Order: sequence, then structure tokens, then C-alpha cells
Amino acid sequence: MQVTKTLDYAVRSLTYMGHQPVEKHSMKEISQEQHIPLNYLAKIMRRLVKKGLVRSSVGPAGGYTLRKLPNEINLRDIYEAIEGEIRMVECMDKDSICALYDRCPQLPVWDRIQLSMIKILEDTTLEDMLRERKNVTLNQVN
Amino acid sequence: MQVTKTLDYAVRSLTYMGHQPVEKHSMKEISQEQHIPLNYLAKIMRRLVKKGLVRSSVGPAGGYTLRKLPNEINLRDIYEAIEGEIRMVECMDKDSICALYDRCPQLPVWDRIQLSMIKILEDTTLEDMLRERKNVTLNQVN
DNA sequence: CATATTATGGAGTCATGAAGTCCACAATGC
DNA sequence: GCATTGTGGACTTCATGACTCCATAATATG
Repeated sequence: MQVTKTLDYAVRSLTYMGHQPVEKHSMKEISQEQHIPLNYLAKIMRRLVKKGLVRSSVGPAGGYTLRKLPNEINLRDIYEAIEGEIRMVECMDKDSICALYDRCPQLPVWDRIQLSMIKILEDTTLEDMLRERKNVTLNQVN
Repeated sequence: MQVTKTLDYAVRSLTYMGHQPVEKHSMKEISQEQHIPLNYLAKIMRRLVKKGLVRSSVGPAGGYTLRKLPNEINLRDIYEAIEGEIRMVECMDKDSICALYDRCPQLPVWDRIQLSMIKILEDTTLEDMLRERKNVTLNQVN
């Protein structure tokens, strides 16, 4: 559950679009405003389109718009669109077979923790981020 | 907040030692019982010693013992011993300077999420894992 | 005291994945 | 028909996780 740069970029882009959820935003615009490398952003947007978070149109005056309202898009959606299924431990994969079957005391614990985290992500929407904005006065990112 | 193999190994080893918290356990013993590559385990144990989680003694009949009782060792301790300070987002590092200072709506949100996670890790002790053991009937790890 | 046993320290290897670049191509508004 | 904007995929670079190996230090035991 690390926040990669890619995820950061995705959240930033979506938050940015969230300000005028109806308007169309070109990749170039997002890239410049949010300081995201254009070509890399292209890759990220493709995933967001494919996962149904944004709608795209090509050609001049093309760009992206959110498919839902900011309060209907939560962090879990975004996380999974970018990183795939949330899984804290590798062995939670269905296919893996464990040498310690039937005496692994960790699994239930990680599982509980993972559930809590998913809930937190689900409970946080783009709108929360937009609201947060005015409270922030000085901050760091990279 | 990914559970790496290294962290998994650390937790396993400590849980294993937790069964007889007083007894000494050699690296070879832990390695064999928990299916952890010996040389790699050596590296992990060094960190646990350095961070004060276990006590070591060398020579024949040497080995490791827990420094505290299982209910006094929580997952946060172990996590930080292995992975260092918990930080979900890179920009939470003190030194990083952000291009988006003063309009980064993400930070407070990630920070809140991080605090929740830390709390969960703190509230979970080795003893919880030991207790868990009897409830588990079939499982996977790798 | 010699030797076997156990931990310590550090260098080196290998594979994987994140982050980013490039380029050719497709859609479309003017 | 052309400029503009998104799409798809191949390719590169670099950092890090997950090891391996080896030389060395401490110490129980005979």
C-alpha cells in the first residue's frame, strides 16, 4: 500500500479535473498545471479511461472529463485502476501455495489490517481532497 | 505499506521465538522451521538485534531470544526495524520540496490514512499472532 | 589451548518493477 | 487537408528486494 508516483499523478490529475467536473481538460493542460511528464501522463490516462473513471475525446478540442462526480469517486477506485487489486501480502493471492499452511498465524492479522485500509480508502473521495485544499497553507510534494 | 518477504520473514521468526520466549533459538533452527534461507535470515536478524528487539549470543549454544514479551512487541516495532520509518508518500519526507506547495490537497488525506494504519499496526502484537494460530486450519503463504 | 559452532559485517549478483521516453498511428474539428 | 489531441506499444534506465558468499569474531567444550 505504497503511494507510487504513478498513483500520485493519477490522483492529482483527477483532483485537478474535479474543479470543473464538466469541462474538458487536455493532457497538455493537466501536464503543465500539475507538473507531470506529458508522455507518462498519457500512459496513466489510458488506464483511467479503460477503467471507466474518465471519458476521453480525441482531435482538436479533445481531452478528458470525469465520468462521475467528485463525491462518487473514491480512493479505492483510483488505487485499483492504477495498481490493480489491493493486496498487502503476496500469499493472499489465490494461486500461491504455502509451506506453512495450517500454521501461519500472520494471515488473519494482515487480512484484518488490509480490510481496515480498504475501508479508509473507500471512505475518502475526490471531494474530500477538494475540500481539503483551502485548509492547506504550506506543504511539500515532489 | 507493502508486506515484503523480508518483513514476513522477520515476523515469522519473531512469532516462532514467541512460543518459548525464554529459550534460545539458533539461526539454523529458525531457518529450518520457518523455511527461510539461512544467509538471508542472518541479515534480517542483525537488524532485529540492532533495533533491540532480540538479544543475541555467539558461540556454540548461541542464538537469539526475544528482549520483551510477545504482548509487548507490536507490528509497528517490527515494521520499522525492518523497513524504517513508515511513510506512505515520498513527499512526507521532511527534506523534499514540492512544486505544488500550498495547493496540494492530497497530503492531509494520506496523512490521515497513514495515522490510521500506524494505529492498527501498533494495536497488533506478537501475542495476537500466537493466539491466532489455533483458529487457522488451512492457509497459503510462500 | 584447539576446534567446532554460532553470529557479524559487508560485498556482490540477479530479477523485477517503477518511472519515463519515443514513435508511429488514429480520430476529428476547422 | 492539416493541425491538434488521444492511443498503443516498444524500449531504456535505475532503484530495490531478495538473495548468495566469504572472511572474521566470539565462545563453549573437551
